[in-house]
Amino acid sequence: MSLDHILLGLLRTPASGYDLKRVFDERIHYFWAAELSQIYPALGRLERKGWLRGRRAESKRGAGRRVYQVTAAGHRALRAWLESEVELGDDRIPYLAKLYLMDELHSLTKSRRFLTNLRDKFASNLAALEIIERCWARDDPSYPDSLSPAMFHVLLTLRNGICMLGARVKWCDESIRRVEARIAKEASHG
Amino acid sequence: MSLDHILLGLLRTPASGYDLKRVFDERIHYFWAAELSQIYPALGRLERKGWLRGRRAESKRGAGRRVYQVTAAGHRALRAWLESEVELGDDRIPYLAKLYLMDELHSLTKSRRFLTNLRDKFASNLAALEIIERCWARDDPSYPDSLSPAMFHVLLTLRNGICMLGARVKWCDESIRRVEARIAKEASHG
DNA sequence: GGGTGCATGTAACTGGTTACATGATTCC
DNA sequence: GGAATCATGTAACCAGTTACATGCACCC
Repeated sequence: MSLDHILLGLLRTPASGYDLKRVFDERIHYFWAAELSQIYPALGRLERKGWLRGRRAESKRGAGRRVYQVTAAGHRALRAWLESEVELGDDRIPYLAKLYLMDELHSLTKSRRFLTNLRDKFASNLAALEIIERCWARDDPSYPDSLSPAMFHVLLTLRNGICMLGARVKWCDESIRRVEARIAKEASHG
Repeated sequence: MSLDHILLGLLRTPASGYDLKRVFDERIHYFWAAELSQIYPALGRLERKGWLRGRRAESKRGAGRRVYQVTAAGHRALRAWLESEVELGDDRIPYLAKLYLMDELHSLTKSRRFLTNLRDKFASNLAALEIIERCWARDDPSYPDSLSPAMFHVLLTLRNGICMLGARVKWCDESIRRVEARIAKEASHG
């Protein structure tokens, strides 16, 4: 299971379930999501397997925390997963499902609205990732050469997010042009 | 639920569960997958809701078939879904999760192998979609202007598949270059 | 008689979401 | 006193996968 191995990887630096949730939301959300209700049972399961070790810790505010860290056995499991077959993952893309069937609405202007709406969302997600990339570059004059091995791999995934969102925006633009060409054709000889 | 509405959309032309499975595998797989064990219960559920009507039909080979078609109520439900809020879907991309954590292997050559392997898979998926597009263009001299409204929307989703896979291949190439630059740097100044 | 393709389904399981429950501490 | 944040968890549900079960018909 991917989630378990992602947790193993993240817990090379100790953290609590609550901390991990923030890591998902802040740094990983563009390729993986996880809820607290999924993280806590996973941590328990991994500890029972001997892949994590948990210990009590203080917290400034609120109740005591439980901080986990990967064990030697956990490291081995992580490495085995990293060396296992590439998994492409399966695409289930609701907006493509809608667009595929959208002739049902008999309205190219509705299709266009759908696409412009989609474009806006992709463009704003893209802008958010580009800001992250620019911050990295700004905070570090020799970027990206100076990156640690860990951050270098993180950079590659960030670049993936940027490339994919850029491609989605481009595809929306191409599609909007095609729709508008058809609208124009309809109007002229319709 | 998206699957139910996709079935509604596909069943504007009558088909059996078995037929639908082939449609998913042949025409829709690049943005949605479905197993027979998921399709059959869905058809029953939609019929009970009054969104589909099923009837017995003959089949040349093997047992009798059950062929479904969308009802007027089903059409209304489909249109309501098509006009509902855009859903972006959530990304869970196992290969990015692996790459994100791959510094654990302390081996840029392993990272490079991972990326070239990934590139090959994307490139061959891309080639398959490009063949479909070329067939469309070849079989129809006035492509894409001549497309029916339904096929025009299908074209847009096919173009999405092609654009996204092209972007993935490009990202792999960019990433491989970055990895190789780091390998070279490591080798030169040790 | 055996393999392949057509055809329909059920059962058990997995991974993930939503809703709920609890409680401490800090800031206003 | 109340909202926000820190913090941990459980229960019910939902969507999807894998494995299993059945049976006809056609071709070799």
